Amino acid sequence: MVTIYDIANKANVSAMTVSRVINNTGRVSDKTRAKVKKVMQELNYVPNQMARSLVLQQSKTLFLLITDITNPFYTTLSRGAEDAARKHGYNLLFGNSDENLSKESEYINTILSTRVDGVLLAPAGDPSAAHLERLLERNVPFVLIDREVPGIQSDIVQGDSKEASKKLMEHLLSYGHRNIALVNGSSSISSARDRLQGYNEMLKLHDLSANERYIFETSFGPFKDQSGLMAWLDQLHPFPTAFLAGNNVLAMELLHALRSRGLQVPEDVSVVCFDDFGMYSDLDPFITVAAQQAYQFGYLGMQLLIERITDREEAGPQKKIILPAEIIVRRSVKKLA
Amino acid sequence: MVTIYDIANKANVSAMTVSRVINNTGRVSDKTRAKVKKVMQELNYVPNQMARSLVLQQSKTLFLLITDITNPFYTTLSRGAEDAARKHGYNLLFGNSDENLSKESEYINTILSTRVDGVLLAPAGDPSAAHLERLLERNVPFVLIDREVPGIQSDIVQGDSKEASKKLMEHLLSYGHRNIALVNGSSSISSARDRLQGYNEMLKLHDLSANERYIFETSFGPFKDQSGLMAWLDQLHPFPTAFLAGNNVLAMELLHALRSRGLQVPEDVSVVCFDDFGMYSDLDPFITVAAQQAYQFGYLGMQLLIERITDREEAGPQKKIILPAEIIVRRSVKKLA
DNA sequence: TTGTAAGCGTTATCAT
DNA sequence: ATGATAACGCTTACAA
Repeated sequence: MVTIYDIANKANVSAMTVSRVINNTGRVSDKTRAKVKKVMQELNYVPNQMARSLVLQQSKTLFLLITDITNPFYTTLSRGAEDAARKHGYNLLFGNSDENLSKESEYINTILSTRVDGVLLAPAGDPSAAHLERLLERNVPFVLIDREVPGIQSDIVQGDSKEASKKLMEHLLSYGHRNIALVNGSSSISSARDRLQGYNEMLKLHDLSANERYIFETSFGPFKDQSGLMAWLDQLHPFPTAFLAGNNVLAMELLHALRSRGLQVPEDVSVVCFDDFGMYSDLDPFITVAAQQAYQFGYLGMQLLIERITDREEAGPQKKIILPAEIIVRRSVKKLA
Repeated sequence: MVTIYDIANKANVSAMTVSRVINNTGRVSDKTRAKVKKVMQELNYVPNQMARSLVLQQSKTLFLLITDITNPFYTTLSRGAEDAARKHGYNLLFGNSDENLSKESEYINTILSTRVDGVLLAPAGDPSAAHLERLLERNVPFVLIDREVPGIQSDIVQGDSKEASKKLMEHLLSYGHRNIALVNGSSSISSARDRLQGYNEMLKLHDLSANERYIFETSFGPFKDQSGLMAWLDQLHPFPTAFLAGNNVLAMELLHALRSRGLQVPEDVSVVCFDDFGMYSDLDPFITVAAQQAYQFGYLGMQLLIERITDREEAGPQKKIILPAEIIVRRSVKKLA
């Protein structure tokens, strides 16, 4: 591997001069600069980022930890985060926790030992607090996306889940639905709780009794065949006329389960959900959704993170960005007589 | 930041002893070991991976460069790669080139300066050869996925694109279609060429003349509204009864364009494509596809890479894994009278 | 304008 | 079983 010293030798200068040329710092005569650059070219020199990070005490690398790489909400979010990071000259490491706390914990190890400058992450749930504490101890700046964690102070970019949930419910209710079931993510996740709350509040507002049986709680992802979901559907009576799914993955699992029971959407049963389907939004059936601004979650989150890192000293107050969702009415909801 | 010396001081041993404890190398008395471990706990010590990499001359980090993070083929592939990497104790860095050669080039810079131990990548196209040469110069092991690059020798995991293309065509032909158009990725990409070849060979086999006009070449992704595609469709006559799309993104773009022309699939026009839709496969319309083993592309590719790195000395012959695709017949193809 | 020396946090080598 | 020293490739501080 060619080092700064190889360049220095061949160019008959000191390593320091080479360093200066590389970083455009200090004064170097044009002649020397040209000579050094030429040698770097010849030897195909590429600086060793690790050596540099070691002395600089910063890696110019950020980490993005998402919970489901197969979910278009997160991949679109990733694009946003990537764009923002690169725009500011940071490299980006990705990790994928699969909504799994122990995988998340492993990634926290990686993050800590890898000495990244900061982390943008969607926590797997409330117990992630322990992982975040480890970041805090080490003074690793982080920004939360999509989910808050009780007991943890930090910048965060969130969706307005409760409000969106209410709108989705409003839509169903206005179409005459009264028996509405909820397929939701784990209640140890703040966004799931907010969605549940919106659901309950709208039921109450319409003087409908909340039926515990109508609520099914499972993982937000990744997608799998849900035998649990099937079993739950089997024991439902009266069978709901409509379902609200806590995210797009759950909507897919639900659709899958409904189909295997021979039920058509929207003819036999109506479905709405959180999150749009990325490029698949053009596929039938057009599900009515609360579309979140996935790209912005990533882009803005990354911006908050970079600000935090840049203005490290002036701690400043915690920032919270709440992104509204847009209800896109398509045709997965049937109007009841 | 607490270092190995902090531990050493507090435990009244040398840094070397701490290092031995951390890495379980050499001989350390149980008593000393226990003492050191206790101090590490107390001080919440996490080794500095960069310092370690610097001396070890290896980072235990691999890089995965894909071309479209919004494409489920690549995200599923990523899961496979991630699983394989972690299984062998490697960390994984992701990058996303967006099918864009200059973004790819930037990532090659990152890869080089970051001193990763190896790279698994889907090249953006034949011109990627220049980038791969840079890896070769530096002796950075790499494995190609999905696409080969003329002039570059390397291990590779590929799909059997030509064969799958023929099967897809066979399906269309057997349903009576004769006017079949192809929406394909750039011909500077080997897989696109293979798919075109399969298309042409089947036409020839059935004594159908290849109509240049029936072939539209564009980017494999990421998804966008395709005004070019629209324009192309507009000047097509006779209008094809069926379309073969070179991947799932193109299929979506095509569907989008067809829909805006008021055409239904399969009633008005038939569509088949490469790559399944991940969890969206359950959405209507069920497109008939050549499903590739995305997960295996990543998993096996990563295995090849790790083998290469491990047996670095015994160069061994280039390995080539060809994964067949499975035709999944759904209902996007109409039987013609 | 250029160079020398020390140090970033770790491990390999050689002593003891 | 444990420790001292040098080295990995680079940059900062200081000197010339």
